[in-house]
Amino acid sequence: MTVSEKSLATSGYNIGAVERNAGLSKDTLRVWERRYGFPRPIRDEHGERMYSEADVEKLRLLKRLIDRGYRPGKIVDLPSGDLRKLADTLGEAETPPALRVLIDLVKSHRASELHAVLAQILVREGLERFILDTIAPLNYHVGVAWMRGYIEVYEEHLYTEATQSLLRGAISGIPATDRSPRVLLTTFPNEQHALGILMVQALLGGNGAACISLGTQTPLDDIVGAAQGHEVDIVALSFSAAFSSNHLVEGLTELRARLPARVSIWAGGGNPALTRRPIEGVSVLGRLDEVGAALETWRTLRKAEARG
Amino acid sequence: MTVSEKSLATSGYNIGAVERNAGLSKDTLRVWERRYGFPRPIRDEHGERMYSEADVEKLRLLKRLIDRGYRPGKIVDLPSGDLRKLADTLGEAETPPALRVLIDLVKSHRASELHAVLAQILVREGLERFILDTIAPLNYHVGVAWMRGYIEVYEEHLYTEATQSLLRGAISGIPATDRSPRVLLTTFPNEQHALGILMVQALLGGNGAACISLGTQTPLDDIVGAAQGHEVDIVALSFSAAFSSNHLVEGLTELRARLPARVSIWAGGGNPALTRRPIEGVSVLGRLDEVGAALETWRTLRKAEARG
DNA sequence: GCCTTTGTTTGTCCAGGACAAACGATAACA
DNA sequence: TGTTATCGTTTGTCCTGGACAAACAAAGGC
Repeated sequence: MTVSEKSLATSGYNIGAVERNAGLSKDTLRVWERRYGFPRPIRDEHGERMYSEADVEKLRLLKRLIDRGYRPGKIVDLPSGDLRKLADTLGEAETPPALRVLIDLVKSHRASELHAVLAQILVREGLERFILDTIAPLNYHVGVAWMRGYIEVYEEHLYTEATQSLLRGAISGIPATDRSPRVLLTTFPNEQHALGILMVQALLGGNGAACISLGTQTPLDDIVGAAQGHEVDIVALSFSAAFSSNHLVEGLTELRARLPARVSIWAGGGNPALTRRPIEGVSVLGRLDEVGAALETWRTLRKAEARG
Repeated sequence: MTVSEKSLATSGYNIGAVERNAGLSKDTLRVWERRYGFPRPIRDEHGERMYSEADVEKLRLLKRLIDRGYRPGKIVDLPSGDLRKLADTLGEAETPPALRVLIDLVKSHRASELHAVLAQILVREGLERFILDTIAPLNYHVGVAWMRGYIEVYEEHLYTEATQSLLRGAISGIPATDRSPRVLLTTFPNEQHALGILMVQALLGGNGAACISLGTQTPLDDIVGAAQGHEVDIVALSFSAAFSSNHLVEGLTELRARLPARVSIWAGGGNPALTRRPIEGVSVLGRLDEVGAALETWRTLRKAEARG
C-alpha cells in the first residue's frame, strides 16, 4: 500500500501532503501543534499525523493571512469563519470599473477573451501607456482580489499567464539595439514574480536601452557573474510585497559591495522595504512611470562624465 | 551578523540552501551523514551544518545518478571524478554540431544573436519541427552542459529567457479555438521549469486543441479547482529531472484520485520516475513527439464513446 | 519460467530541545 | 513630533537519535 493510497483510504492528509497543499513546512506544522494546539491531527495506527480536510482548509486561510502580515499567535485560535471574514476585509481600495471588467473576465474563466481585450488595449494605447495605465494598476487590484478571496490561486495564475504572454510578445517586437545603457534584469532567489521585470524590460526597450533578462530567481553570485560577463551598465531588480524585507536589504547591500562602482543598481516593485530607508549606491524606482526619467538621468550623467 | 554576511564570510551553504540547491530533503541529508558519513559538513559557531561548494557539487551528481536508478549506498563513497564519469556515460548522446553552435552562443553571451538565430530556424522549419528538432534536444544538451559545469547558471537563465520569449510569441500567434479537447497545463509546486508546458502548449495549440496554461507551481487543490472551473478534458503536467521522484508519484496519485474519471491526466518531461513504473489513470508522454499521437488517440476514443 | 517470501536499503516521520531572525513595544534622542 | 537604538517576545528552522513502512533485491517454491 503506497502512502497516497493510505491517505486516500482513511480520507486524511499525512504531514507531507499538508506541506504540499497548504505551503507550511513539516517543522512548522509540528511546532504549531506543540505551541498553539492547532492543528491537532488524529494519528494513524503507527502514530503518524493524519490531518483532516477542515484542518488543511483552515491552514490555507492562516497561511494567506500570515503572508499579508498577520502573526500566527494572534489568529490561530480564531474559527475558520472569522478568518474568512478577516481575509474579506483586508483589501481597501475600490476597483475602477474599467479594471473590474477585466477582473470579472478572469473570474469567469474567459481566458481567450481576456487575452483579446488586453491585446486590443495594447494596440490602442501603445506599449508604454498600456503598461502604466492598465497592467500596473490591474496587477495591484488582482492582488487585492486574491487577498480577499474573490479570485482563486489558479485564476490569478491565469491572469499572470495572459499578461506575460502579451508583454513578451510586445518585447520581442522591439528591435534589438546596442544603444546604451545595457541593463541586466532579474530577481533574487525566492522572488518569483516575473511581471515586474517584464514591465521594466518593455519600458526600457521602448526607450532604446539594451535589455538582458535572466528571468526570476538568479543567485547573487550569478548576478555578479552575469553583470561582468555581459558588461552591463545597470542591474535592475524587482521585489514584490511578499519578499522578505531583510533579505532585500541584505541582498542589495551585498550586491552593491560586489559589483564595480560603475555599475548602477536599480530596485523597484511593490515591496515596502524599498521606501523605508535608502541603501547606499542603490537607486529606488518607487513607481513604474519613473523608469523613463531614470533612464534619461543616467544618459545625461554618463554623457557629462564622458565630457568631463 | 546576518545570514548573507555569514554565508559570504564562510562561503558555505546551510542545510536549507542545500535542500533547494541539490534537491535532497533535510531529513535525507542528515540521515546520509549518519549512515554513510557523507556529506560531513563543518559546523558553524552554533553547531549548524555548513556545506561546502564541493559537497553540493557531489550531492548534485549523486542526485542525478540516483534519479537514473543507481542506489545511494553503492555510489556515495565514490569520489566526484568517478561520479562525473558515470554521469557522462549516462548522457550518452554527443551534442550535434548544429546544437553546439547554439550552445556556444549562450556561452559567449551573445543574447540577441541567439534569439535571432533561433527565430530564423522557427520561421524556416515551422513551429512543430522547431520544437521537436531544435528546442527539445537543445534543452537536453543545455541541461547536460550545465550539469558538467560547462555553462553557468546565469547563462542557462539567459537561454531559458530567449526560448521562452520565442515560444510565447509563437503561441500568441495561434488563433484561439473552441475545438476539443480543452487542456489545462501547469506544474506542481517546487517545479519551476516552464519550458516543458510551453512546448506542449505550442504543439497542442498547433493541432487545434484549446489550451489553458496556469504557468508553473500550482498547488494541487488549485489544479483540481481549475480543472472544474474551466471544464477541461485533460490536465497536462511537466516534470523536470530535478523534481523529487517521490513527490511526483504521490502528487499524481492524489491528483488522479481527486479528479473525475472523465478528465485525463498527461504527464511528461525529463523526470526518470515517469518511466519507472506506470501510475494508474495517468498517461505518460515519454517524448514530445508523442503529443500529436496522444491527441489523435484522445479524439478517436472520445468520438467512439459519443457513438457507442 | 513466474510468483511468493524473506532480508536489506532508504526515505520520511517522530519527540522535544535550542536558538537566530523577525517583530513590536519602549526608551532615548534630535 | 518624528526618528533611531534597546530589549523582550514570537516564530520558523535547525538539532539529535530513534523508529518504521515502502522500495528494492535475493532466495525460495510451484
